Amino acid sequence: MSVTIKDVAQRAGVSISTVSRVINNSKPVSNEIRQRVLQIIEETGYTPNPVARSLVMKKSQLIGVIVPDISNFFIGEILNGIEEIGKMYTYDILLCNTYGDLEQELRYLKLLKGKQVEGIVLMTWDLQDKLIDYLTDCEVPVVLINRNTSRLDVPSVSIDNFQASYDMTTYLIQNGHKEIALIRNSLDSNTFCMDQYNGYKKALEENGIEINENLVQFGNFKLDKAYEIVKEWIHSDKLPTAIFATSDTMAIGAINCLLDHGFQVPNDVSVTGFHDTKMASFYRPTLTTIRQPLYDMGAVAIRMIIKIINKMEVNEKVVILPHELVERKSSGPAYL
Amino acid sequence: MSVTIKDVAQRAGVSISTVSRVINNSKPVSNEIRQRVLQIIEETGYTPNPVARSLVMKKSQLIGVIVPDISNFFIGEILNGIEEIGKMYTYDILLCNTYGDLEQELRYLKLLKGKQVEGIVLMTWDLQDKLIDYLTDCEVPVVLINRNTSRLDVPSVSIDNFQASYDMTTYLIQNGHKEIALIRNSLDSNTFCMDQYNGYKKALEENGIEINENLVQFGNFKLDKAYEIVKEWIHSDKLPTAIFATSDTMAIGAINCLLDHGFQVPNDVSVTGFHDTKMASFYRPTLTTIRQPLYDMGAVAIRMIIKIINKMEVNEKVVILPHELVERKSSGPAYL
DNA sequence: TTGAAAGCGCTAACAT
DNA sequence: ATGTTAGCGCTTTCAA
Repeated sequence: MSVTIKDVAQRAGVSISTVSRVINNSKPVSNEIRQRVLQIIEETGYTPNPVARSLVMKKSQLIGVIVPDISNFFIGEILNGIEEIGKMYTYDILLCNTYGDLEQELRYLKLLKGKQVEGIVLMTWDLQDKLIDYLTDCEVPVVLINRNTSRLDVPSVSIDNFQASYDMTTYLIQNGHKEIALIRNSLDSNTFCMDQYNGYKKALEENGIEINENLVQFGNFKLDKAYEIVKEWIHSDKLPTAIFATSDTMAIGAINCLLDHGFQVPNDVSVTGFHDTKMASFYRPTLTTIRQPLYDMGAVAIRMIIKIINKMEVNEKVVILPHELVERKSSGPAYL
Repeated sequence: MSVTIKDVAQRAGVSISTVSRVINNSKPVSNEIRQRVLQIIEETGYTPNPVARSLVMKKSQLIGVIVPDISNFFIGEILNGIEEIGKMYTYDILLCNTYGDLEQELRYLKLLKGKQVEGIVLMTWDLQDKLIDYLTDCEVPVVLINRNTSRLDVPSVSIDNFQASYDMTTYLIQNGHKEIALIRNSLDSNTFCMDQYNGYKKALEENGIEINENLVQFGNFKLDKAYEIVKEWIHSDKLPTAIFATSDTMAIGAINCLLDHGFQVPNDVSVTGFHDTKMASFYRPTLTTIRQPLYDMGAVAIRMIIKIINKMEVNEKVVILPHELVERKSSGPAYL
């Protein structure tokens, strides 16, 4: 049996409320008594039971984090930010992995509420309508990372995906590319994927390049899928001079396929990614990509949730963090 | 205010004990009443408050997981296993990131105990004595992943690092290599790093190859460190024909350095890794490495903790999972 | 089969 | 400044 507030009170010859006061510094306690209590606490190694505390205060000091894949490079770095800043404010992280499955997401959302978490940070590949419906009347505050939707007044943190995509496409155009493929993700209009597509489109339009829908494919964040897409282009002899994949993993899939088929990157084809995960600099050729402040995204999200929990003022509910085009070795001038 | 057991009891016209009985199936309840209660629960959307339950049952259904780096490829995959199997047994994961810092590890160990977790899964780069001391009289059950020590009777799950290292070294020898470098990690004799070194040594000895201590360096799991080590060999003209790095990340660091200096892999130098993270097959050349069943290691560890928590019999406290040498494109015959 | 009541460890009125 | 007491929402004896 571990030692309780009662034991401490008894041994110190005071009431439990006094002990409570000294551990919480909630009300004045005479110095003499405070010292005695502190001493006993020290001696016994007493630590307050947070479960009991949660029960009465209705505060669990727990924040739920729902992610689609812990082992994803991109997500891992965000989690670092969430975890570190959370701990800094004495919140703990309850981690849930959904594999991107909507049913799981819904299940965990309920489960976390049941667990009395005070807030939830939600990441999902695909912000589906059913999820939005649920979020709409969810009493627990939720912050989305890298998703937002006009359908919903939920706080979120992300980068300007439209602009980033526009920047990357423009960069490729400036390098002389005219056939620029896009390997994008979900069709889901609630997410940034659409923004990315629109940024791509705008850059092409501004430069008088017509969109070739055959060069716009859905990769679903998967390396293998991107590989297959490129293979298909190669086999049908429709290989573009540049491929812009909206994740580093897909970009690597694309490059691997090109390499395996005897093409050179960037000499034959330029390939660019998105995210700037560690992979982007580990891999050879190093990847030209869009740097997202991953750690910061996690940090900002959790900070926002904590502010909301504590009813502090939140200046902007939709936070846009800066991005940056990082030019490395996987892209270059178009072969003319 | 959310609905409590009291509300349900009232609306069903029964006592709270009866409600408790139906939700827990703990004692017989007449069918009629059971139905009525179930109905009310359905109507009200009542879910039991796990915090209150924890308080009386002294079971939090929480398992603490302490890791040195969430965003590490290796760890992410293990976490997937921990999370999924944990959830399967209705346990939740409280995640703590230490950046490998001993003080943090100690801090979190205490914090988790305070949070009433029922068990802890601990991963650390370096199993230091101070940590072992602490674990020795820690009332909460702990399972180590990929570490164990004779100093301590703590359950653990890992692979046979000695054998794996022996296998890899032998493989390289069989490919005609005689100058085989080892990029290893900590000196810490409590961890597998020593086993790896010993496996390497034994393979060399068995084949009558003398150890060249200059070719045994400490990389500390870091890509950059491995890069520097190889650079040093190149500059001092002591490049071996094979490099065995005890992590994929370090192997990639080594290859990157070789590539950057105009060497070919595996034509000039063979490089092999350890872990078989996703990186190993993403990267080009694909890495010859030791496959560890990462997901399974997490799964087994959490299963073990749950068994211990529930006082079930645990057959073996030190679980050794099978490994496998995966031959890919980063290694080949020695240049003769 | 059901209900009343005690108590898990704590906080926060309220009373002194 | 300190103590008494009533809960927080639940499980679990004990009695009926």
